[in-house]
Amino acid sequence: MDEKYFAQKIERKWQRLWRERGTFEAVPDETRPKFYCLEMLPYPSGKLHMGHVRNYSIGDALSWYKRLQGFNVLHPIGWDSFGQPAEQAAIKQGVNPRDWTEENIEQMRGQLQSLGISYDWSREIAAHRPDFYKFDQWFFLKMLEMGLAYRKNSEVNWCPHCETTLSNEQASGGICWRCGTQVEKQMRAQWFVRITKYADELLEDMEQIEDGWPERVLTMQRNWIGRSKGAFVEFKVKNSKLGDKDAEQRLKVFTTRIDTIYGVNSIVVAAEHPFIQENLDEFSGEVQDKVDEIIAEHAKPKDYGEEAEKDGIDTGMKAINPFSGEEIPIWVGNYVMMGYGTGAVMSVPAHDERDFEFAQKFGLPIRTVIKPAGETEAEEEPEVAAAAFSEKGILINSDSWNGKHSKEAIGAMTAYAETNGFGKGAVTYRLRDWGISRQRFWGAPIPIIYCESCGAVPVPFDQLPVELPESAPFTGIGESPLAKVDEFVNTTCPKCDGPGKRETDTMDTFVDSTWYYFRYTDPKNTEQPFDQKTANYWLPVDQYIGGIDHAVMHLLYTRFWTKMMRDIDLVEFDEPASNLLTQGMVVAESFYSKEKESYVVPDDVVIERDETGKVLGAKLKDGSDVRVAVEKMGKSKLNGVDPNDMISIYGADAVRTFSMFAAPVENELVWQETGIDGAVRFLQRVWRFIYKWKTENENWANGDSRDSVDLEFSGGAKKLRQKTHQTIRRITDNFESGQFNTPVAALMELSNAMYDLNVEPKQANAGDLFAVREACRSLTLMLTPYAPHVSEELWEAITGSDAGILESAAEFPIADEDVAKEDEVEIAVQVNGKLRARVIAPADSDKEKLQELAMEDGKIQEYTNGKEIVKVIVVPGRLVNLVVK
RNA sequence: GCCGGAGUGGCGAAAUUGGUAUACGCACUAGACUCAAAAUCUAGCGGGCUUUACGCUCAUGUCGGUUCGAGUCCGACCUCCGGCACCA
Repeated sequence: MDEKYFAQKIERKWQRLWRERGTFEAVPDETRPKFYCLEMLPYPSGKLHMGHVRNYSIGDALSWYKRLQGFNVLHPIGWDSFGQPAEQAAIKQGVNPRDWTEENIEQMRGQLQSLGISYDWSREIAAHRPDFYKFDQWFFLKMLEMGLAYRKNSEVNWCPHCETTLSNEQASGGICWRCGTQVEKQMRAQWFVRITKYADELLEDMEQIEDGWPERVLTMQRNWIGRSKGAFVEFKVKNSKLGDKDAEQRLKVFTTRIDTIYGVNSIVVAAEHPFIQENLDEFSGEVQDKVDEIIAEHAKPKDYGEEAEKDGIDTGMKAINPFSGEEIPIWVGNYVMMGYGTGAVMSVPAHDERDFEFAQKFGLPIRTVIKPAGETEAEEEPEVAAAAFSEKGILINSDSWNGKHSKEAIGAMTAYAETNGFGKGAVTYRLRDWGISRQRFWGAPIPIIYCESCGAVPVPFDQLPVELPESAPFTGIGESPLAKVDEFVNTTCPKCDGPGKRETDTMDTFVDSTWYYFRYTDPKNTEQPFDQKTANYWLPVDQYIGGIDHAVMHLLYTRFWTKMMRDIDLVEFDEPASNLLTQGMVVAESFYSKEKESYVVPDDVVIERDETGKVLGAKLKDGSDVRVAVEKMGKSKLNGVDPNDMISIYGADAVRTFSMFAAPVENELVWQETGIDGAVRFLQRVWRFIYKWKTENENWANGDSRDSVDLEFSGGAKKLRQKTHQTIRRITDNFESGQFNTPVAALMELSNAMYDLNVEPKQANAGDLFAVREACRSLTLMLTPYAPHVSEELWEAITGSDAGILESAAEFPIADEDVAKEDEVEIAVQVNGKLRARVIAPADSDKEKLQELAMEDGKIQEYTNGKEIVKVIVVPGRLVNLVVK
């Protein structure tokens, strides 16, 4: 141990020792409990950003904590290395996507290693390597066998100028990002995966994980799946023009509120609905024009929140309400989507907001058929309702159903409709099947061969992987680069040996991320995605950590994939991760100067804010305007501070400690460098303290040989021991509940308490030395999850050996409650809920004693004098509240 | 627009889950040490008021409610953030 803490030196030393010793390599071991700690794998953009640092620091802290508690920890890492940026780099810079990706991985691996994250690097995987994506293809073929993969037509964004498909991001604002041309939608045959088959199970199995997953994530997933129970109801179509065909035509709607059917004023149908298309000739020219207009409107890509005003037109046709026999108009409406339900809705303006808006705009009748359950006598009903009442309630204006509650009526009316053959109870979902086809090069090729005579033929398992060609023409124009590589496209049909063409679409990168962490358990397997036995040892994941932005899609896809793998007997469980920690985004306040055409550093910017702190504008110190934005790190080219610089200035330990101390992990964190000095100072304070005792106290080396039982402790030493054990208790609680910021504060308090002892090492008696060594040992071990390099070095100073913390079987300290116990506590005394005094009481005082002490207090007597004490509330250990009149 | 979340000092935040609001740290101020600076150490640090006190009072986005007691629970609103199926 040197006198001065020099981060870079000890970080290099311990990173080397860990590597040489294989400290973090995981081996299955049935004698110890296992712990699989997983962080979402990064896209290899080439540069780590603070969001990564935060994510991996959290996972590393937990891994260390669990190791110190004796768990057999698996902590792996890999690369989500397929995706658009590599292909864009190929288009823009002419590089090979593979080389570009490998270089980026090289760099980021170096950065993660310089952070000292305790990964088992022997298990590293990368999605773009054939040994991995072979099994993406393997899974696709399995799902084809299971009937879970299928092909259907679906829309893509299409740029007519570039003649290429665009992702939503590339088509944002409805214009092509390259050429600015208006983007269109185009139909295309694409491969889908039947996630909807698991919709119910995905909902039901939330029970298994509700203790370990954040409620908000489960809620979002529940809403995303959007299971709704309701009924299909058929309305007969009556149309004078169609004459005899009247009786034949029926329009099917889906409703969750069949109880409101007496309030239906019209049927509103999507413009794309077959009913409209088949009857188009029967409608007036005006209706035909409106239908075309709505279809054209729907074909334009829209940004979120860009809601079209309600529009529609009366087709002139009529439908019959099967309950009331009432004749109602059939409308075409732009707010009815063909893709959800049946593409037709029964419009009940009194009880649905969208219908209400529609009816108001076109002056359609609004009839109330549900009244709030609480209301006794219907008061004077307003002529025109001001808003839709969409709650459940009591039926009115509904013939024989009047007086029933919605809940009861829904069942009864559905049964009635079923009996009479015009309806059926049903469940629908918002969830749609997952389209996995992408018209891109840099992804796993979909293993299908198209043959003139045999159709779409799966590539036989023994011919996997279908490898990507070395290169392809990357122009950004026209069809996917892969489709332009003749050697790839042209092949023979596995069935008939005739000429065949390969599928040139590749898979969505979400496919890789559904199962990558299963692969970590057995990353070198060439025959199967992974060995079942090994996977069943390590999995499910004990703690999954990643951004809240993945709350729905990735986490829902991977839950689905797990169930699919269970169904082919690859794994024995239903849910992939028992605990989930969603970390908040790390964002950077960014400042863009138009004049300089570049981002500028915050130090040069003067921000004007109003009295609420809202940013009004910002100027550079020279007076020129700058644009201020808070940007999600990693999303734009702007990644704020570079972790590399931070590590070389402050050291990995300080960067990691501060990134966790700065905010609770689920909070969004606006990254600011100010404050990191505090973390450095803290580490230095601990360092100096231990160095001083180690070098100045002659008994330091054999301080552990004494037992505390026969030692005399001074008041100060006793206090320090108390603080040490209180800190252990507090930090253990925090870690167990997933709090990573407060333990740092607790460690700082403990180090402050160590200095408060204020005993010179040379003058220390045996009790002082014991208390100090106990504090140092505990602090060092509890600091390891945050600052492992410093901790290893301090541990060496304490034990006199560089064997390493884990190698010397050190364990996370356990609090001794007797030592931690306080003798006296401060009790707040309130009068009528207002704090009026504080009294010191023995820690074990009972309620009577506390009340007595409170009433004895002079100030309290002042406040209660001459008043009647109505009630006394005593919370032992906390407060006494006297209610007086 | 729909779904989900957040809002506490100048700043990041804490609050034993309904019980002493502002722990810990940053920034700042003053002092010690120093020729000086840095580093380090000591003290102060939400607003207002006055009789400067172990004083009063206001304060956890805004307004209202429940309670002996609300940052925490309930209702409404405002602002910001995440996701919305081809960004990963």
